Amino acid sequence: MNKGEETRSLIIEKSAELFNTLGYNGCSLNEIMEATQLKKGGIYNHFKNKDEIAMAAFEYSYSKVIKRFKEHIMKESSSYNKLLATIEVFYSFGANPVVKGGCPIFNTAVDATDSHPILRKRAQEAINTLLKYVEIKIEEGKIEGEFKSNAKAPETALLLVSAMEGALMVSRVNDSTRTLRTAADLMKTYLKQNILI
Amino acid sequence: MNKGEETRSLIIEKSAELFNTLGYNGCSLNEIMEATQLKKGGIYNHFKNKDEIAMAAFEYSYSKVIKRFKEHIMKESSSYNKLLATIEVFYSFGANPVVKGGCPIFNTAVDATDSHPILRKRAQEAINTLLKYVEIKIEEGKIEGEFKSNAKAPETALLLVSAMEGALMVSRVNDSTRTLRTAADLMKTYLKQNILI
DNA sequence: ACTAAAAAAGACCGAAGGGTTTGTTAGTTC
DNA sequence: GAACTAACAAACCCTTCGGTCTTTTTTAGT
Repeated sequence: MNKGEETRSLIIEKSAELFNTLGYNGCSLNEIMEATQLKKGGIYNHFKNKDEIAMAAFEYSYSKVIKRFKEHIMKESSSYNKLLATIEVFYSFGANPVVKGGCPIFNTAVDATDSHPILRKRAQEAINTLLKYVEIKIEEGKIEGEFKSNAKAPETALLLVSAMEGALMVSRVNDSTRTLRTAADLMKTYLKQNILI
Repeated sequence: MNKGEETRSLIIEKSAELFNTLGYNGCSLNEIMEATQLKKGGIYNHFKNKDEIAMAAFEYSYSKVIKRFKEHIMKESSSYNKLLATIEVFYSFGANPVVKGGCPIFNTAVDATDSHPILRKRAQEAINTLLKYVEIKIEEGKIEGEFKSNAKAPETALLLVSAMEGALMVSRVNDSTRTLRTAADLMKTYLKQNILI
């Protein structure tokens, strides 16, 4: 990795955190300059405008989120344990964030939905991919005979993701992982009682 | 209500919607000017700065949210039906928003948590009040003998609010109330199976 | 070590940001 | 309806915004 690529990465990493905490409009170029210790020329040598930085930052955050899910799910062999691991990954977004500021996917969705069409579209795709990802894990469990055959995969995936993301926001605003822990445990019980055979 | 109070209300109503859709930083004074058809002087005659507008707008949105909950819950006599009504109120935030842009409480929480301490504090209080409100409804049901005596009120309230708020965001980014409807129905089933006697 | 190319700095720009001040108009009160 | 006051418009202020351009410094290949 040469100097240019290194600097580009630095800009993306630093700005990903800023965008995730402050939002698109709340994060100015001056803040990115401050965080990267670069001047405007140094930054704009790698990106043609702020939008491009924001998009690259989102892709970076998104890939880290997906990576964490995959890593933790991979470790488990049963579908049930994979789902429990999924819940714990959501919990980890509060206790040990991928990028400071909670879940970048939902944050971007809230931030961009009514103000930034292209970013919104990416956040939308990301959320639906995440939902589909969990859904497939449930379907796999049904095929394996681990989960009830009448378990509703899309609905359960939606509940799991919604509840954990909602709880993550409650946790974040209260600056405590307590509620997030509670939600995680409740969802685990839910899965045990409702979809596990 | 004299002219001044009327204009003040107009500014609050219009800016409440702008803040809820665009966020604090995304909503500029120019946009408030445009929406109210007033010039800067006309606006700053009623508020000393943008922060004061944002705070007033939040109080306005918050009171409308609480009002809707109270109205719908009041109509029901049993605790169970009150909880079902609560879920439907969350659903209505997507289908027929109190203020355009989803739930102003959670939106403000996400928007302000890492960037606007005073607004964040109000959003925090609002979320916890909402949680407590639902929690009390569950406690009341236990006292009435309608709900299981071992039902966990704070935990259930958290799950209900988190799931519905999370689903509301999924719905909003997908511009469809479908997922919100699904979450509402799932939560109803959950309550029926887990806390209703 | 030399050089061409890449990277970064730094000065600069117009527009838009929030906020202030000063006139002028419209409402309210008696 | 006169007098007073509240409400609003308009012009203006400084700062910050995102973005451009030119110059200098680093880096990498030979």
